[in-house]
Amino acid sequence: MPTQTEENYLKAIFKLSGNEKELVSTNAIAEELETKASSVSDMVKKLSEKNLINYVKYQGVSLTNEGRDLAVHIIRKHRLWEVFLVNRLNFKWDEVHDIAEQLEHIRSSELVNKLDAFLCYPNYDPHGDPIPNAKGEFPKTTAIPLSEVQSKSKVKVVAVELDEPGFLNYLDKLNISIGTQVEILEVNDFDDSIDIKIDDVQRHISVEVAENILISVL
Amino acid sequence: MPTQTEENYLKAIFKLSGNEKELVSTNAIAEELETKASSVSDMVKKLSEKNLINYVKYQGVSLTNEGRDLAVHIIRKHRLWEVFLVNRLNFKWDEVHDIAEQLEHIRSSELVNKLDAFLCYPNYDPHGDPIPNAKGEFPKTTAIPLSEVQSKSKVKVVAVELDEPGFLNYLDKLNISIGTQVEILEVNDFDDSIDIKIDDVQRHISVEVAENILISVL
DNA sequence: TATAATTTTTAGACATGTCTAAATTAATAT
DNA sequence: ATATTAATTTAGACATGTCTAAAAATTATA
Ligand SMILES: [Mn+2]
Ligand SMILES: [Mn+2]
Ligand SMILES: [Mn+2]
Ligand SMILES: [Mn+2]
Repeated sequence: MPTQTEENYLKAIFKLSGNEKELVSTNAIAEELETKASSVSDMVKKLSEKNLINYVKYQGVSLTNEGRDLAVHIIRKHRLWEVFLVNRLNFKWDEVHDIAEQLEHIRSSELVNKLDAFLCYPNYDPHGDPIPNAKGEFPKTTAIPLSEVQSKSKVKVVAVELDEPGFLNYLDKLNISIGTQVEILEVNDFDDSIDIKIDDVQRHISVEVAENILISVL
Repeated sequence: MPTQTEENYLKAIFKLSGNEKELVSTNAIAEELETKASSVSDMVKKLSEKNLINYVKYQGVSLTNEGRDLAVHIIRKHRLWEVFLVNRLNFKWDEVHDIAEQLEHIRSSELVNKLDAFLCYPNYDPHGDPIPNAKGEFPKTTAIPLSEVQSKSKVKVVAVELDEPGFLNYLDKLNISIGTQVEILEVNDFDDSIDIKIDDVQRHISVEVAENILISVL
């Protein structure tokens, strides 16, 4: 059984290794977990001894199948609890991440699966992130960042890449939520900012915001 | 903020000090938490420095108002989660204690209160134990152990004193649950065992079982 | 009241996870 | 290729919570 700390390391490595399963650097993990590189070095050694990651000194780390599976199941719990908090307890989408960070470490496979059933097997969490099933399989998604969209198209917001309250509050202010239809009016070459229209209201968003909004083209 | 370990100590001390707020001994705490007396000595010193307990060396400990309040709120969370697990997720009453031991340490007063509302402000948990409200006040109960009942009376089970699966399973086998009506037929002086009748079926229970069943006389 | 038994505390050690500072290795620039 | 810079690891320390073994205080017994 990994400790809570170990689980957080596995989750961070999963997040940082992306779809192409790149090697993850010590520094990247340290930044993600807001800890020091020396602490990461220590932990990485331990996870490697437990066969949860592959680790070659100075080369970075990658998850083993077992490590990946653990990480995915923690993410599953995190996202299911977020659904519970928003859909059943009426939390707002910007209030649930920190609570889910705690709940994701509760150990009971019975509990996860019953929670999943209670929530009617949701495929996406309140931020549009895919929820792996009990086998650890993610529902397929084809979303791309809003920052990569060509000019003059109509798109639909399907997910956000950040769970931070500051960002989510800002989206609320812009009237952007999961499912919102957005018309791209113009991409400004100078700073990659975008002019958009939502419900006939024209708005302007920076590239930093656009990068963290995932959409599908309509 | 107390750590999870500190919370468990406070909860143990609350449980052991009973209604009359007796002083709790080091050994009693050690036994309750399945740890060693020397560890308790260390922790008790720390909790005392944080003003969560009153501690005089060799004399035992008692909770301060602040310590009591913390303990009560952990118990509140424990019991609310147990209600959630049984009433919403369809767990059986003998399956929820260990999961609630984990969930009780989740930190978010918003969460507790929303959960309370979601569950419609229950007064008792699945084992009949009273659930303190947000102010830390317990609903009044006048239950007494079945072992203290006089012969030839009709009583109703209102709570159980043990959360252990073994005990709860045994009660299931006896067809005893919260609300069950029991007729006391005879108390056997020799071993304090009791002959009872439930739904016209006669049964025999030991004093160990009777001590852990709380009833109110009808 | 003196002695024995029990309870509690202290001393010293260990495991986990963190840190700073120093050493080592790898990457970059001249 | 060598020097500089950056990334990573190691060494040594600290905090938390645990343990065993020994010392001290309390309680029970004679
Ligand atoms: Mn989240
Ligand atoms: Mn999310
Ligand atoms: Mn319980
Ligand atoms: Mn209970």
